[in-house]
Amino acid sequence: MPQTKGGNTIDRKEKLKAFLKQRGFKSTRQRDIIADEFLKSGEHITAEEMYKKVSRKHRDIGFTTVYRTLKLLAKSGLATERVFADNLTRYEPLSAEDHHDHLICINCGSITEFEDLKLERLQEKIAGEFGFRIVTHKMEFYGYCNVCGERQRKK
Amino acid sequence: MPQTKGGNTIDRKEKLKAFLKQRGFKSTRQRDIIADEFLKSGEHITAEEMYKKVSRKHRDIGFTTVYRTLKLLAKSGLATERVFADNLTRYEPLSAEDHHDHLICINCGSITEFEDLKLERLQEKIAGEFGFRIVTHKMEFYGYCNVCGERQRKK
DNA sequence: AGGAAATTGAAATTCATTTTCATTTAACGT
DNA sequence: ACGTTAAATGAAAATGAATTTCAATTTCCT
Ligand SMILES: [Mn+2]
Ligand SMILES: [Mn+2]
Ligand SMILES: [Zn+2]
Ligand SMILES: [Zn+2]
Repeated sequence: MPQTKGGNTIDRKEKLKAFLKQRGFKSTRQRDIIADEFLKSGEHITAEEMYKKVSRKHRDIGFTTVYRTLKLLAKSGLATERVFADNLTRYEPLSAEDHHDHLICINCGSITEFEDLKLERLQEKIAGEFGFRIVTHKMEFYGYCNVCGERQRKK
Repeated sequence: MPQTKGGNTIDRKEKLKAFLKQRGFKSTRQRDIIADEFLKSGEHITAEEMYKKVSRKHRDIGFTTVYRTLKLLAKSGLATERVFADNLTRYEPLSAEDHHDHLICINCGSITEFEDLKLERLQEKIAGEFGFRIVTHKMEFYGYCNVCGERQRKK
C-alpha cells in the first residue's frame, strides 16, 4: 500500500472527482489513469516524463492530455507546480496544506525536501519589515548533496 | 555621478576590459555602449528590454549582440542572471561579492531587494543538517508590496 | 437514446533563448 | 600604416518547452 504525502491515493482520487464534479468537468478514463500514476509516483516529474511513464501502458494517451491533466491536478490542489534551475515545469503530489522547500544537488540532480518552521517565521518577519504580505515563496538550495560532497572531497 | 551597487561605472568598465583581455576577447564599440547603459541602469532587466533601450540611440546594434553581451557581463562577474516567476531571464548589475534576495509584488511587479544575515546563517544550518553544501540559493517572496497591500485593504 | 458540452490527441503555434553563418572588425606583429 | 588572424556582429534560422487550435470522440444529464 503505497503511502504518499498528504494522504493515500484513494482519498486523493476522491478529492479529484469532487473537484471535477464541482466545476462541471468530466471524469474520464485518461484522467483516471494519469492521476493514478502521478499520485503514486511521488516524484518531481515533468509532463514529458509523466507522458513517457503513462504511455508505456497506454499508447493511446497523448502528451497533451497528460500535460493538461497535470495542470488540472495543480488547480484541484492535488499537485504543485515547481520550476527549478533547469527551467522545466515539474509536478509533485501535494495537498494544499503541505509546504516544504528543496535541496537540489547540482552534481547528481537529487532533490531533498525539508520543512523548517524557523525559516518560515523568519521569512514572515523579514517581509513584515517591508510591509510586504507574502503569498508564496521560493526557497531552493543548490549545491552538493552529502553523497556528492563526500565523493568530491576524496579526489 | 550615478553611483551603482558594487562600485561606479568607470571601475566596472575597467573590470570588464581586464576580463576581456585576460580571456583573449575583444573590446568593441557595441560592448562598450551596452555595458555602459546596463551598468548605470541598475534594474532587473531582460535582454529584450535592454535591446530596446540601447537601440533607441544605436539603431545598428542588434538584439543578438545585446543578448550576448549580457551573458558576457554575467560571466565576467559584473552582472547576475535572475529568473523570477515570469520565467524571463533578467540581468542586474552586481559585483561577485554582493548578495541579496527579492520581494516581488504579484500585483504591480515591483522588486524590492533585501539582505539578511540571519536568514543566510539559518540556511547554512538547515543545509548542514543534511550534509548538504550550498553553492547558491534562490530565495524569493511573492506577494503584495506595501503599496498594493494598502490599496487592497481599502477595497 | 438524444443532445449539449467537455475532452481528447495530433498538429500547429508561440515565444524566449540559442545557434548558424557570412560579413565585418579589432588586435597584434611586421 | 598594412596584412593576417581570430573574434565579434547581426540577420535569420533553429530549438524546445509550453500552450492553443480544431475536428473527432466521449461523458453527462434528462
Ligand atoms: Mn517537493
Ligand atoms: Mn536584485
Ligand atoms: Zn548529489
Ligand atoms: Zn505592488
